[in-house]
Amino acid sequence: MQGTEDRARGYVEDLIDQDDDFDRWYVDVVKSSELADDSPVRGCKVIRPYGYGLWENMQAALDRRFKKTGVQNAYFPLLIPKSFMEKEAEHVEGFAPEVAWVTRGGRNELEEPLAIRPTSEAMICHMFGQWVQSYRDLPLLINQWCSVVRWENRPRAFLRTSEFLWQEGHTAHASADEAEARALQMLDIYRDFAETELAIPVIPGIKSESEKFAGAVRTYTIEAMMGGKRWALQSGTSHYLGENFAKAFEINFLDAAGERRFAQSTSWGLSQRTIGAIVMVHGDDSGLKLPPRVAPIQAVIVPIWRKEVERGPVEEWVSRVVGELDDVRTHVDWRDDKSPGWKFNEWELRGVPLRIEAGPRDVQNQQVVVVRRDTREKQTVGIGDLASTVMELLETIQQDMFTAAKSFLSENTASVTTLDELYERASSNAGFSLAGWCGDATCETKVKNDSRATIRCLPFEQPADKGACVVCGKPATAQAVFSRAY
RNA sequence: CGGGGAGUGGCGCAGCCCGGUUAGCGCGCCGCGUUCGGGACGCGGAGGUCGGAGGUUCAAAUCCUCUCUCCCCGACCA
Repeated sequence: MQGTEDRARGYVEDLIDQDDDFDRWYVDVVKSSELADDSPVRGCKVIRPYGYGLWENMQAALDRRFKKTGVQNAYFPLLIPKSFMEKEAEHVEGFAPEVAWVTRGGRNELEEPLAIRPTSEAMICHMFGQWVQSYRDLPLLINQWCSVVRWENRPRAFLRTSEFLWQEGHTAHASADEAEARALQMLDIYRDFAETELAIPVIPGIKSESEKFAGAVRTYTIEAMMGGKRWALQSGTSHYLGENFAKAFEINFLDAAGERRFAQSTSWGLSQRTIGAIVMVHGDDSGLKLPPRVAPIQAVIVPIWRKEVERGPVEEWVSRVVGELDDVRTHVDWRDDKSPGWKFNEWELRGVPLRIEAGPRDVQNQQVVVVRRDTREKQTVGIGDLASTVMELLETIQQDMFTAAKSFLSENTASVTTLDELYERASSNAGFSLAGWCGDATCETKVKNDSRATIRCLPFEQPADKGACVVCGKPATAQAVFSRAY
């Protein structure tokens, strides 16, 4: 530790260092930055305004992308009849352990229990069945923003909570090719969203049979590497469901040739857990570091004044500064019971990308001091250049954060050819391991049991020579990303 | 769901083993004054019944039982 030096540079005092205890750091930073707080209900957290503001910006960026591809938003009931949940065999089995049930309504025991949705395939596919008669009714492209409940045994803020916010998209198509293409299209939207808006590089790929969604034919995923322990976080999934749900919920139609056929469906979801990814990918010992594009506050303005007589001119100057920054999400910290130094540290903890200091000196020189959160680099900027400089800086920070995260991902990813290497990397939290896999679940399970590392995905990008299975030595059908995961 | 740790003013903790004065400390909070360009200081002040319920006892933060919540490890899990 370099306590004294760090303090002089403005590090947050009461936050544990990432290297000392990453899990503790995560819990502390989520709480002290006011993203979220504990609630009295086991496994449920409160998302505070700062965290919710972040989510709203993420929502907006995703929603825009969905709508560009013709998807419309709708809303379906929270409660799903038990018999509906049971229509798709694999689906019930997969979700049974984590479904919460409503068995009473008012004073009466219900005849049929209602599931609190853990996901809405059952409800939405049923409705699709009502709406689809002809190939002319297809495709059906629907998304809903909502919360779902999964009875989690081991909660973690944002990453795994009993109730969580997400979006779930559901589509129905006339052909398998079109449905498959839609599933891939939505995964690519997630990839683009993560990389462009969140500055989080991801590995897109396909899940192994054992890791795929209950009821899906194929599950596609984007996997990101968290800081600290370098574990993986599944950050968005898209499923090609084939005819499985269409058969269970009778989504059928007459095609142009007059033949009755089942629809092909997809579903895809991204949840608030990506907020956890932002925290863990970008955060440092001083706290959060939010990507400018989704940061609730992009530039915080800290006015500085000593004597009351100085306050007037500073106030005027600050309103001029704010006026220049019309296109930037700003906040002015007028609190007069905190010293500037205290404020600097707090806004760093909360991850605001830019800090703008405006004091008597600046009024005098018609300038402000602009400081980057990511590099702590300071510069004085004249009022005339302020707007353009701030816009440029925000973009630069966004890019630099992405570049840094990308280097971290590649520096901590390595190809391995032996089980010893794989296990050594898993046990030492070395990051992702790329290794050949024969496709056999036995080999996958062995690695999981021995090392706790799982196959996160089979990346779309595959080398020409896939090598041999790291477990059994047979020819590999693909290179797989092995890692422990949150 | 199994194992471990923890719950004491808003936050962080001490006290608990070996029950016994008005339950302490630091930070924060409120008031006044001096301060303010990297976590300022002085003086004054408010605030807790010890997670909850039950029990033992003349007496419980402290001992016993049950229970709730949080954190970690595991099982389980898009």
